[in-house]
Amino acid sequence: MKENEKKYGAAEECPITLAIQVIGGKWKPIIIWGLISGPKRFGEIHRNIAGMSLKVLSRQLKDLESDGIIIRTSYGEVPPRVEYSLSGKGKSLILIMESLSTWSKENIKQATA
Amino acid sequence: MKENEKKYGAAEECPITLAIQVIGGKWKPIIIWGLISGPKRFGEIHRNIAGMSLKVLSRQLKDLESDGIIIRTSYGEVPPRVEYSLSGKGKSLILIMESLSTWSKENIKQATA
DNA sequence: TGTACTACTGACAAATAAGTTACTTTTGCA
DNA sequence: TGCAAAAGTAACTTATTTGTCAGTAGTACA
Repeated sequence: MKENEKKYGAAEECPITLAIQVIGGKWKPIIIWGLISGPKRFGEIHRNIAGMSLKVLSRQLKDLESDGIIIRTSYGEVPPRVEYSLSGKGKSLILIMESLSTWSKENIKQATA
Repeated sequence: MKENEKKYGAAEECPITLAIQVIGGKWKPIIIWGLISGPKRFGEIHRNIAGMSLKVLSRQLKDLESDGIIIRTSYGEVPPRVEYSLSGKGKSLILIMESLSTWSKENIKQATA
């Protein structure tokens, strides 16, 4: 079967859908964006993002880590200190996210406050 | 307040999150992708995408239309004939979607069948 | 002994998204 | 008379995501 004769395929096979599963979700882009400037601690990320609960942050960090986008570093201290940073794979997303952001600002009317 | 001093902001203000709301969703990328080659009829889109229900297609087309990504053209015939095509805004997404697709193929292990 | 610090986790509820099945509309054709 | 075509919609059910609230662990300090 030649490439251009294929059906577009089911959602599970669509690379774009897969990518959006990884970087999509209500808070993930904001989390990634915040890590561009360097590693951050859990509480620091939480404080920087208004309205996101601890539970959700914890979950999304875990997802991002298991997808290889971010790296979790735990220093065995007490009280605990854990830092999150972008992996190479995560950094490779920055350009795409920037174009997505530009496109969005040009084409989507942001909600007015 | 200077740009780089801002908090990353709530999800509703994040341009990337907004963009993903528009092109995300289980089937939207596939729908958009399928329209790149030209206008398609409702039933044609449905037949081309395995596993997506009519209901969901109908809803996503409506969303994409109201976000200005696609254009719905109804020819007043019986039986009905309706065509969907990419708008300028929709076409402006193609490059971004291609880079997302490339990134995905390079960085996400696709589910093995 | 009691409280603070930090980074979580568990049980559960609420909100969204996706999926299923049956039904509608209008006109031509057998 | 009654079915076929095409493009949907209505009423639900199910699944997935988010969000809430309380609780845990280990050490320092008053």
